[in-house]
Amino acid sequence: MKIGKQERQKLIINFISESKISSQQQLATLLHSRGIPVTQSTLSRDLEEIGVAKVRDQNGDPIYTVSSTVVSISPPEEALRKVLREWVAKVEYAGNIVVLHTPPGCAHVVAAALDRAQLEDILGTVAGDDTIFIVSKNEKAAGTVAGRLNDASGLIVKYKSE
Amino acid sequence: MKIGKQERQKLIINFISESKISSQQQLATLLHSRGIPVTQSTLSRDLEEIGVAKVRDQNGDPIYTVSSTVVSISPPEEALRKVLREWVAKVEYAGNIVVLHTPPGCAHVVAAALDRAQLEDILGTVAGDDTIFIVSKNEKAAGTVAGRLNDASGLIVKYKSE
DNA sequence: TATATTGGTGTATAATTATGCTATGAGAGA
DNA sequence: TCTCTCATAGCATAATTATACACCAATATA
Repeated sequence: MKIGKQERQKLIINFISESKISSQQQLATLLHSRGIPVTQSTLSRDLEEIGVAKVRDQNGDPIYTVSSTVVSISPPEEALRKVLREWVAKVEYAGNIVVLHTPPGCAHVVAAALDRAQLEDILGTVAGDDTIFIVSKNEKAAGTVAGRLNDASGLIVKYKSE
Repeated sequence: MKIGKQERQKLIINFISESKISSQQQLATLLHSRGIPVTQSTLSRDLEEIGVAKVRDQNGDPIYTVSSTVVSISPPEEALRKVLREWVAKVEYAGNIVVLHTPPGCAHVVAAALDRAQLEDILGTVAGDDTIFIVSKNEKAAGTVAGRLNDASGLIVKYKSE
């Protein structure tokens, strides 16, 4: 049976959503077994056109998935990460207060991003010129927040105030 | 500055979520420019450990994304696709009724999956032994439903009753 | 101390995926 | 019919990613 590009791509989508496909070669074999001869080159192009992505399962092994099943993280959180990465120079905390240091004049930008992200454990923020106070409900929560912000900012230095 | 694996992977996550990284080589260059020498081999291992996936943007170009930002399609829809792919032999429609043909005794399984998926344009289903009637509100809707089911079933034959 | 053991990494290379080029076949128009 | 154009896909190969192996440093063990 001779089939066209459309039909082949439909079948590819079905195979990918049904079973764990982890390489184009594997997909080619599968299609061959259904009487549809196709080369890896063509599959590479098909997968690009369909928008297939290669993600990883729990074991870290790669499997294909159709891109319509992939969604992105919420914009505010992503924006926050970006801002933190760019502007945060230091993270410390003492008691229930986390203190962020930024370049001069940047504090309000960071604080605005923090407010928009509405992170739990953050009761509120106050921004100066190059410093932000983040109020948490207790020391434990402050530690959690500080840790998360430190991670997100990509800082390597320790954040605990000794 | 000497940094460990943990710190490096944190930076990798930040770079990936910040900018459009499309190859390990590109990532390696980026890290080098920050004074962190690392080979492509190590990055390959890091990306697996972090669970990074390679998805595609609107243009079909590949970009890395952290797996925590990837979620799967809803189970019922996926299950329906699976069932349709496996059991549906033919899709036709006439008037506002779509008729599915399945192997003997399989109709109820397919009908149940259809009901669970709660597709719009489907008012209800009736399953016999190897036949299912799907009632839509009019012929146009029936055509839409038939087309969608045909696609999902992976059938190559045309579904329109001439 | 001497000897394993383990985690992390680089090197070289295998495996996988993408692509430049070419060929073929289906329509369009002369 | 002849030629042109366009879409599709194969082949060969480039580009990218994964991995077998070996080495080193740190830690444990006798």
